[in-house]
Amino acid sequence: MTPIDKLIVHFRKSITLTDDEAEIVGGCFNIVELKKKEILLFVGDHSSHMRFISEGCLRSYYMDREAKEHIIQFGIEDWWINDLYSYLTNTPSKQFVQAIEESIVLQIHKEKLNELYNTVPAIERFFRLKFEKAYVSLQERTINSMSKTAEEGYIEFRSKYRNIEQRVPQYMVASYLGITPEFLSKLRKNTTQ
Amino acid sequence: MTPIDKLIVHFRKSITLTDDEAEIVGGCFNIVELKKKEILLFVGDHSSHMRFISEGCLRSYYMDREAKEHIIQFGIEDWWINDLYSYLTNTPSKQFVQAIEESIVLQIHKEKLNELYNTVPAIERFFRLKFEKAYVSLQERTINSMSKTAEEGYIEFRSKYRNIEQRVPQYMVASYLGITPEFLSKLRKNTTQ
DNA sequence: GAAAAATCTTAATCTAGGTTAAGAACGATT
DNA sequence: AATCGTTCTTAACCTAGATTAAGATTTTTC
Repeated sequence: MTPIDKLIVHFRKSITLTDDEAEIVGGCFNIVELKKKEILLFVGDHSSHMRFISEGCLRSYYMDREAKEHIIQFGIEDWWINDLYSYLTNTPSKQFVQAIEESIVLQIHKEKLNELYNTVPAIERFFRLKFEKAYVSLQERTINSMSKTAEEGYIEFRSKYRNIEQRVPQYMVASYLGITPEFLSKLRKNTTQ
Repeated sequence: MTPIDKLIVHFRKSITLTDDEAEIVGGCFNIVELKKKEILLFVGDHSSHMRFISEGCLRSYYMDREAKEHIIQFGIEDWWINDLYSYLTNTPSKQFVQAIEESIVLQIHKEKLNELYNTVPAIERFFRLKFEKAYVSLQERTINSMSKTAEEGYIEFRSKYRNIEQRVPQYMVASYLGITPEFLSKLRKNTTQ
């Protein structure tokens, strides 16, 4: 199955596309191949694409004033990854998007996507639903970080993203949880076994 | 200007509606009047409406296991307020939505809104844009709470929501910022003057 | 307008998680 | 298989913000 085929299958999980529409849609995306550690989006760039992960594993993260990295999101096959904030507000990105493993990403330019909203209305529905889901999972994260202890957050992360936990280094999990690697290590001593 | 007129003006700030469409849209919303402290949405309810604040000030919040309140969002005239999570996932609400002042809210049932998406497509666009913005501001909050100290968060809150800060009690600001009222009080001694 | 309720402040003490530093374990590369 | 990178762990000490408790101030209610 080609990366484009995967994308169409992905779309068809939540919307209906005729074969003609699928062809149009598929033709709007470009393929990007990334080596491990390669950066797809730099801080300061305008994030003007929506990006679908066809293969591999990536992360988006920003650096605070003390140059510490904070991971916003991990993404694996069949997920979307981006600095949505930059994309939606047309401002320079404050995040990096980087491949953690060798990866294949499909991306569509914002202008092209806005045209697609008109030519293939189901795509507008897809992205409305997508932004709804993005909102939901971001809210879950926000509430967690407001009311859960680091240990509770870690336990939840493990049960929710066991597949990701096994693919990324521990210090990235710590960064995602908003704690130091040292403290995560301490937690694991109590939690594991 | 009636509450419905305000709503139409609000829609027309980001999308185009013919007068006929405006009439259809306006007819889909119900008016709810709330007294101070009255609760519009209870934990456990299904949040099956989108809610537009025509007048007043409300908050959405949840209670953690220790019965402490955490404010997710404030809302004033011309904003939308809801437990979006419950609305979007069709799960029982984990949040309360409560009037902080006497308020007027316009709400539309989810089923009716889904019909509207078909009869007045501009409305689907409006809500796609709305969810994008909701995502953006939630992400701003999440990043803030991950990387800013309480003091920095407070300073940002003041400059961004000065109008809200003046309408709600301080302990609610503390709850929104994720700190105790006592600590906010301490911060204010350093910050204010 | 007095009493009750709600909100805000101060101060002493406590704790979850951070910082620093050092070494151990694991992987890549030669 | 030795070297250099990267990742993980341990332990001593530190700090932002929580907790507890009490009183002060403001707002609401009768």
